[in-house]
Amino acid sequence: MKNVTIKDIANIAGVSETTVSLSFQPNSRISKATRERVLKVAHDLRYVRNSVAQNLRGGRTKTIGFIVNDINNYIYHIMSTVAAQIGNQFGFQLLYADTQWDPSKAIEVTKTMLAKQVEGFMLSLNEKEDVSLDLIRHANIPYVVIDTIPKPFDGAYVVNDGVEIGKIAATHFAELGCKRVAFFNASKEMSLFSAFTQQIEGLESSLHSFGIPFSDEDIFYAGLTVEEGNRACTKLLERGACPYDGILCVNDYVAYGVMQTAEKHGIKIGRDLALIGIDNLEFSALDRISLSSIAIDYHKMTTLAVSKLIDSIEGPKEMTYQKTLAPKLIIRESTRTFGKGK
Amino acid sequence: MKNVTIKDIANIAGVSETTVSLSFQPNSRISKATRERVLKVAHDLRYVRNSVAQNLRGGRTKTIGFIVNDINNYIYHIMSTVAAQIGNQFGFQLLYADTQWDPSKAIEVTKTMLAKQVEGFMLSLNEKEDVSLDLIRHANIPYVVIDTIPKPFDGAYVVNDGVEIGKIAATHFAELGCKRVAFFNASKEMSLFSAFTQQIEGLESSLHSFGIPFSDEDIFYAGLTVEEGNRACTKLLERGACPYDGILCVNDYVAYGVMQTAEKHGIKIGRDLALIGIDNLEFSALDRISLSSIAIDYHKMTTLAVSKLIDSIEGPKEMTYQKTLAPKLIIRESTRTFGKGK
DNA sequence: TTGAAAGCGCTAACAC
DNA sequence: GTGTTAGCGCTTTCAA
Repeated sequence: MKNVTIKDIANIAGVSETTVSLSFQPNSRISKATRERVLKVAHDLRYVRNSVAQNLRGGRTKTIGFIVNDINNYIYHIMSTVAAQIGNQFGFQLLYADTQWDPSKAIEVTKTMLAKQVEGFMLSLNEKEDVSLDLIRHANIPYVVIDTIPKPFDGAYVVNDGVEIGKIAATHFAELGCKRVAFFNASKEMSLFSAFTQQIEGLESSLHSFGIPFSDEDIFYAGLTVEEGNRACTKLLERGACPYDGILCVNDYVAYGVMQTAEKHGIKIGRDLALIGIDNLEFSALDRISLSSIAIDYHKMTTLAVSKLIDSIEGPKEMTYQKTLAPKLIIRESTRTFGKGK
Repeated sequence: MKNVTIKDIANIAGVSETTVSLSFQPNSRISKATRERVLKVAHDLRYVRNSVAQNLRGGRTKTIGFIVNDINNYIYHIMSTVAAQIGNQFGFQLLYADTQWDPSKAIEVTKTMLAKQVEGFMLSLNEKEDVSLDLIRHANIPYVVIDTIPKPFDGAYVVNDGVEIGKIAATHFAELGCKRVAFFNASKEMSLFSAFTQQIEGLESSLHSFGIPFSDEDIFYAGLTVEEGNRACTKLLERGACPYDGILCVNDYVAYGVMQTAEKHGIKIGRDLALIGIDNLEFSALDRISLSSIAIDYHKMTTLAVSKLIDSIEGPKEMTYQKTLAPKLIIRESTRTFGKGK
């Protein structure tokens, strides 16, 4: 069954295609009578506009591409839903893709999106993906990088302050009186991602300023999931008694895993071990979990990124927005009672 | 800066547009020399194919529309990521939209997707949305309904057995020796969603068969979030001592809320109250939560739906696949120890 | 092995 | 207020 087109409507209504087209546009010429007749025919035929043709003709797609490393991560779920909601308010659709941390996949999806004529990009990629950025820059399409950025970067971004995250954690550990601190990192392959290196940078320098030792030996490669947190912690504890009384985890999932495994080994979180996560997922607030976590406002981050991007698409402005959001420590039972009432 | 087109390449390479176009198609005529020359020019110009034009001409978009009620729900996150992954394997892109449980919004997004020439639909909508289905059927595009369906329904679907969920829960409550059972439902507005009514149907009939009373009074309208679970439970407990020793919640989030609030009121989960969730989120498996839950295999559900849909799009087959998946009870501490060692 | 021409469905400039 | 014409970028006959 062929699609109903503007031509079919024109034939039946006895007008030209132009008249039909214009009838769909609110404030165009076209007498009331004609418009009503056309609209009636269109409705009877259950006509739906072919926006592929419309886009080709008009040169606009009202589409934004959103590329992330790993769509499975819960924070990208937050980002994508927020982006979709804000985007829709301005009539934009979002196209998602993830790269699975693979640069060649990143290039591929970037090309696909460019081919689909997206009008803007939101990117959360790692450092190795300059090629994607080059493609986008060459196409002269506005883009904004979110969540994390390569060190020297002159494009638009909305990110959180990774170094500050490390500092906040270090300061909290110091105040609690921790003697030895570990960092449970992402997997070795993805640990070059600047978000992670920045956190380590802040943690290390700040711990040192408090006289607490910290070196590469205190970094453990876990991953980004509960299961990986479990495994990394098991590996550590199998070596003997836990030498650490403070652990910062790369995200809350990993912290849940550490919490679980540590408790299986008789270590009481909040008394024997001060545990801090990053991201402040809603589950961390549950009384039974009560994980101290460093909150990143992904909602605000995404809102800012999308709205500035749309400004730039719609307006004549260059996309130059740069914003670094401040992380915030949320103290809960996993650290609050540390050192008290042993 | 204008986009590079096939024409630009043709001019520079000194060939026709046809030759350029064919050069991009693997097994076409075109001599090796010509093709290489064209490809070189294309690369130098960083040409990217305009797939809007390609789609218009070729009539294919390789796109699937995915419409759900509420994209914020974690299960839709699972479904969308799985759908995207499987789809991509077959070269399909996914377009997402949510309706916020609003039928008029559903019609709107359906039209937008039809306009974008999607080649298939995956839908998780409520009963009121016949209009969306009508539009899709009229356009003669294959579709599959997932997660839940209107009672009499002759289209393709992959769903879980809602009635069975209620029965499984009832049976478990009966075996535990529960005397009085409640159901924490979604909000009143969305409670017509057949997934929920089916669960109640199964729960009620099965409880009755075990001689356990259950009526409309035992249904509490909560919602789908932890916070709403908290609120509904608080409301119940403020009326006096909890009359229930078994509670089934519409999903795990709500169960987390009930767990939390009940414990604040001194009710010990697993001893005083048998608590069951639905969905079996990964967090329910954490030792600290250990929530018994009825698992729905969303991964399998989505995989089946997408792959059958793509079969139907690519092949000449009608889309008629119908599958009901069996839910499965996962027993954890929130029920395992009930009635023992008070 | 290559090119010319037509057309996918729509909109906008221009004429009437 | 309405119609004619051209063309967005691409692919596919058909002819050379």
